[in-house]
Formats: sequence, C-alpha cells, structure tokens
Amino acid sequence: MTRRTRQRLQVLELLEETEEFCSAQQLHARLRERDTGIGLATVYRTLRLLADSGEVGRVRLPSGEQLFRRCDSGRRHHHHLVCRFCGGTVEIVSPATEAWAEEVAAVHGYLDVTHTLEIMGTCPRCAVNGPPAE
Amino acid sequence: MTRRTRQRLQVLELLEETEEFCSAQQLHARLRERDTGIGLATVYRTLRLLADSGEVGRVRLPSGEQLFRRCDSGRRHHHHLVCRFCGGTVEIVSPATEAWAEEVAAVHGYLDVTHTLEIMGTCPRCAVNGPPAE
DNA sequence: ATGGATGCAAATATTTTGCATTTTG
DNA sequence: CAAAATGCAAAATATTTGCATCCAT
Repeated sequence: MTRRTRQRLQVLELLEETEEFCSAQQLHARLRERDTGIGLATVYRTLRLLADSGEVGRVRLPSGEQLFRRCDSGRRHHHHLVCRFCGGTVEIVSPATEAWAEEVAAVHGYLDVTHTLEIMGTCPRCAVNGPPAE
Repeated sequence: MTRRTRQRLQVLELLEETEEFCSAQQLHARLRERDTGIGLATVYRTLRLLADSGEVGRVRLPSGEQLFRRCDSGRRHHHHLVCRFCGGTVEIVSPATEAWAEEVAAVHGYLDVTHTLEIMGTCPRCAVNGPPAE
C-alpha cells in the first residue's frame, strides 16, 4: 500500500542521522543541499505520514509550527524535554504522570482521553555557548 | 499605558460570560452579531495581550489554532482538561506535576524551564448528546 | 498497467502588520 | 495634544491540495 520511494527513504535517512527536533522546512532545505530535488510538499506529506503512524516524534511550538524527530523510544508513548534554541532533546517516560492524566480525566467523566506535554528550556550547552549558528 | 477602550471592554465582557474555550474568530463573530463593528485584528491584538499577560487562558489545538477563555484560577499557573467537541473545560491544578516537570528539567541541566500540558477528551455531555450544534 | 507518489503552483487557514484615522488620558 | 488603539486590507507563516506526470509493484 505504502510505497518505498527514493524520497521517503531519503527523509528517513536524514531523520536517522539527526539528533534534534527539526521543522519540515529545515529538513527540506537540508535534503535540497544534498542533491535530491525533493519537493517541499513531499517532505510535509512524508512527515505527516510518519508522525501520524507514530513512526517519528512530533512536537508543536507555541507558534504552532511543528518539529519532527526520530525517537529512541520508538512508538512507545513518551514526552520531550526540548531545548528552545538548538532543538536538542531528552526523551521523558513517566508512567506516573500518564496515570495521573488518565485519572484526572476519568474523575471528570471525560472519555477518549489524550494529552500533550512538552517541557521547554535552555539546554546546558546553549546556556553556555549561546544559540548555535550565530 | 494600556487604554480602556470600548473594544477591549467588549472583549472582556464577552469572555466573562463565556464558559468554553473559543477561537479568536468565534469571539469576533459573536461580537459582530451583537452590534460592535469591532475589527478582527483588534480581537486578535486584545486576546494576545490578555493571554500574554496571563489575564486569560490559552490553549493550542493540534492544528495550531489557539483558543481563549477567562479562567477561574485567574493568573495562577494551571492546566486544562478540554472537551474536543464543545470546548468545555475543567481547570487542573497539580503542584506535584509542576514539581515533577521542574525536577526533570533540572536533572538534565536545562534552565528557564516552561511546560505545556493539555488533556483533551470527550466530556460526559458530548459523549451522550454528540457534538453541539449539529 | 495501474494506482500510489511526486513536484509544482495555487489554495487554505490563521494570525500579524502597515498605515491612515480615531480615541483616550 | 500626544500616544495608543482601531479598522481595513495586505502580508506573512505554515501547511495542504489539485492535477498532470512519474514510477514502484
């Protein structure tokens, strides 16, 4: 059903070698730098597919922009501590917090519960060196 | 510095009598229905001001759209359990969770930490009656 | 060959901004 | 009266979509 195209492999490959959360536009730019004449729309389509299927992680900035990243935790539900400058990330797994969220919703009779949780801050390196690429 | 204009009072007034989280466009439409020839840009400007100052609560939908609401908790830091259909809301205060988030960030050496947490679900009423205004 | 995938450009959707005009303190 | 706020339209942002073409399967 879902095909193994050159473009998709290239997106996957780039994500594989990238540590930080990146925007679709950033990823597209990097792919262009390389060689591929990959289209922006394809990057968006691919990332959406991957994110919806849980294949890659996604966070939303307060601005509404979304960032993507392959996660070590794979498909397992987890959250992120993200550096607001470099996008560097620590994956957070906290069963207790998950249980708490479920509990809160249940107490109020809410069904089909989901939650989002992002922790943002300045990572130790950016705190010292300042934002990257300045 | 910040002036007491007719438009701002009208926005405040509408928020005061509204229970649910609403988009800027929704609020603008309701203000127009009434009488006021208030402009959309003014509604946005006012809501941003209010939200940034903590005067009103704001959540971001997964789509990036933002919703606003006057909160009973006032300026105190809190989170929301929001119905994905009607926008009905329960305010959540959980010092333990706040402390946990701080702790997680501190352990990894992150500074200037902030976090977002939204719990979304279907409220008891919408679960029974289905989405409103259908 | 055939339906999914791509690339481009145009369309969406939401929020912001430039600027002339009005209004508040 | 000066600074701030407004309204409108245009701009900016981020993402999605229409469609003709291309290419995995």
